[in-house]
Amino acid sequence: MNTITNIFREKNLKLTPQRIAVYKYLKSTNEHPSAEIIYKALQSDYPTMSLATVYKALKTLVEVGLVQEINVGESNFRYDGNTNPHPHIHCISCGKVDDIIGVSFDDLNDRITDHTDYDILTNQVYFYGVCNDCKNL
Amino acid sequence: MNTITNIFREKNLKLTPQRIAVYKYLKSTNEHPSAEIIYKALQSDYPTMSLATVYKALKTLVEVGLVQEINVGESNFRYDGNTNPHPHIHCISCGKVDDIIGVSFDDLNDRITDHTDYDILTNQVYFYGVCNDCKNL
DNA sequence: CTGTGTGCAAAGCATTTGCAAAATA
DNA sequence: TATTTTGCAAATGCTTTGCACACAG
Repeated sequence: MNTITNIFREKNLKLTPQRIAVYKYLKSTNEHPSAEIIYKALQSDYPTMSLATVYKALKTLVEVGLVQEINVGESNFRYDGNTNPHPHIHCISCGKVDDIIGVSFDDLNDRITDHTDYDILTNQVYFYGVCNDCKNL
Repeated sequence: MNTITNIFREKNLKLTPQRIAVYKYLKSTNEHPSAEIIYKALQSDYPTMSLATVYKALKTLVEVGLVQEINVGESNFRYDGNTNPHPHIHCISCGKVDDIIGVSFDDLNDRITDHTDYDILTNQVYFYGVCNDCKNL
């Protein structure tokens, strides 16, 4: 049942503690961390793991479709363990990124088919605003 | 009537040939160029302008709201002389970025207000697919 | 004339790469 | 045991910065 085990076996990729740790960490949080943040978060449990390994693990996880790369317009990428297409919202004050749940934007692709000659595969929707914590400062 | 003249005067910014060139170039194209591309495109007309100056001009233009910074998930930013909110589509085969015109996504912000406690200001919608040229290869 | 902007080279980050040693299958 | 992956350090690519000179207002 453990998806990562099956997918890695299927693709002949090795299931290393580092890759598992990165994946589990992303599954456990909804904070859309950067590679650097993941690296620091795992440092106490995996003190010998290097930042380069985090980057390599993330690349592999994205390639096999277990993790999603997002970019809200910062200088770095963030990662999301939820690969279901869903919108994100970025607080322009504190910088955090939250998921928007309960709204589906599946209809967007249909709405533009008549306005483009591309074959559309996916979309990314980002909202920008001020979060509740920052409003009350 | 030249917006850049009025806005720059208003903000006490200097209207230099370099800033004007960058702005005019962005207004003249719909190709969403990177800083590097803009730099190269202007090199014949402004052979002494440096890449750093292009970056500084872009930063200023974004700050005063004459230009929009976009990021479709590449390692660099792209710039758009059209500051009206509008969706973009990125060809995953050749890498080009096109505007989607004739569709408004103003309703998106309303659709999520009940699903977030953020005060929403704007959104960015990116589509991903294969462009007409790449389909026919 | 005064302060802001330019151009250059160097610095700064995020990310990638090459390679020997280690670990998975 | 045969690859693949790790960890390190160096390299790369995009963007920013510091500073002297030039230029717009």
